[in-house]
Amino acid sequence: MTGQPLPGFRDFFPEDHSTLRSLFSAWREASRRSGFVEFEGPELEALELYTEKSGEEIIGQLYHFKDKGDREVALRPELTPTLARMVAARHRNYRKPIKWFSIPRLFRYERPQRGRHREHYQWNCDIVGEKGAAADAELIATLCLGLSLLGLGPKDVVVKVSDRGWWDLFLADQGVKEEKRAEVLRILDKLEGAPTEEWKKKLGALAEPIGNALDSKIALSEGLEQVRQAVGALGYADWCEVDLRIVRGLAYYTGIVFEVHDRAGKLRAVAGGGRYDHLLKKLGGEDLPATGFGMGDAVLSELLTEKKFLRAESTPPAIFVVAESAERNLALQIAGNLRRNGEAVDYDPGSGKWVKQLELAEARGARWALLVGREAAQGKLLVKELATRKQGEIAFRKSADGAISLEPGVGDWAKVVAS
RNA sequence: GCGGCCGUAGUUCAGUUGGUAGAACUCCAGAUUGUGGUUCUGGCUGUCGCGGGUUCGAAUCCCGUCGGUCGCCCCA
Repeated sequence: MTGQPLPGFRDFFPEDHSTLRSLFSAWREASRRSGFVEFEGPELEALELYTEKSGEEIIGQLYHFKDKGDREVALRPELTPTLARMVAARHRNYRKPIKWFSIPRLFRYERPQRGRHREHYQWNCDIVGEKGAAADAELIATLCLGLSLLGLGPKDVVVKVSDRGWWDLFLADQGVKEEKRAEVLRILDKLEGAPTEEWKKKLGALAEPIGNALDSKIALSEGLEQVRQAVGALGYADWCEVDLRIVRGLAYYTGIVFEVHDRAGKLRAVAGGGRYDHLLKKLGGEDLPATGFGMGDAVLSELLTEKKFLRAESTPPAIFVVAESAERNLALQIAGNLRRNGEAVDYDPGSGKWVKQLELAEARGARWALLVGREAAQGKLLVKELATRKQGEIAFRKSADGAISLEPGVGDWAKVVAS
């Protein structure tokens, strides 16, 4: 069997693509309403843009190769390095805070599995140049708005918020050296539930103090408190929970971090993000505080499918022109005119019979069929509403310049058909 | 990188203890060349994922490989 996509890559047939578009619409709308502006960068970047940040070991997970100019290049696995590059190049042209969003297609060379392919689309929102936790709250609110536009609510998902800064202080207090803290957090990221023997094995003496810290609800850091207030005021208090165990795998996060999970806890994280205040400088740019999140299409689609919230964004033609073969030329003229006037118009380009043309009109999902037949000799056309099977008569007139006007116009066809 | 399950027409699948392939739907063409969601008729397509092995003979058994899927590792 030929014609399969490469492993981990997906074909989007029109019906699949329309559901993808409905995700994009929600993402764009939430971004727009929240004051983010869209940007885009190259899909292909220099390999070193990624190894600089994460070291050589990331190469194994990258889709990389040598181009014809002998450059080591990689398909972008994430957008942040590109964002950092672009911000570094022109951030003086933009008043802070910078609020940018993008919907990049990202790539990873990894084993495909549920909710995870070698390619996916990811909604990214970032705020650069604002170090206060209010910026983190703003991102969380934008994220929630996006999810709500897709029909999801606090009953379906939960935003788990944590604070890496708090962990830094806590671990320092426990005498954990700076270079060992990331490792402890990584272990923590894997553990679930209450302290167990497994905790002790992996965390040693830290198991008990960490367990106690997780239990106490009063341990809210200043940052978490600010986020709680701002997110509450923005209207998303019931979407969020403090969960200190969320620490995110990546080493570069510095402050507030968060993840979105389905309430049932069956799927991978739907979205994740947090503050990365030193990353831009590390990538060779300006020392600007930054925070952001990413939400992939794969897990989100699974969740929406499960909830039956997935909607297709279909765009059928409004009008399908059906023509008798003798009137074909006139039909084309009418179609062209309607299109220039802003209508979505389709017709059967083959030499289809009357019946076939009507069938195609139906299959295309058009609302109206405009029948161009023998009545045309008297300056008349028939308009048919396909769903109701009702039809009426309208008139057309050709002017000297070739323009064709219909009487009544498309907006009033419903009346013609009803009478 | 490791393990479980799977791989048959465009699609969803059936194929009985191994005897060289079927259904439904879709699509295309028709049912006295102007009215479509029903009905009827006819038609198209498969190297049964690929390669090798066992056998007189394999879609069916064995091995390998590629791909899919689920999980582990890892992470966005």
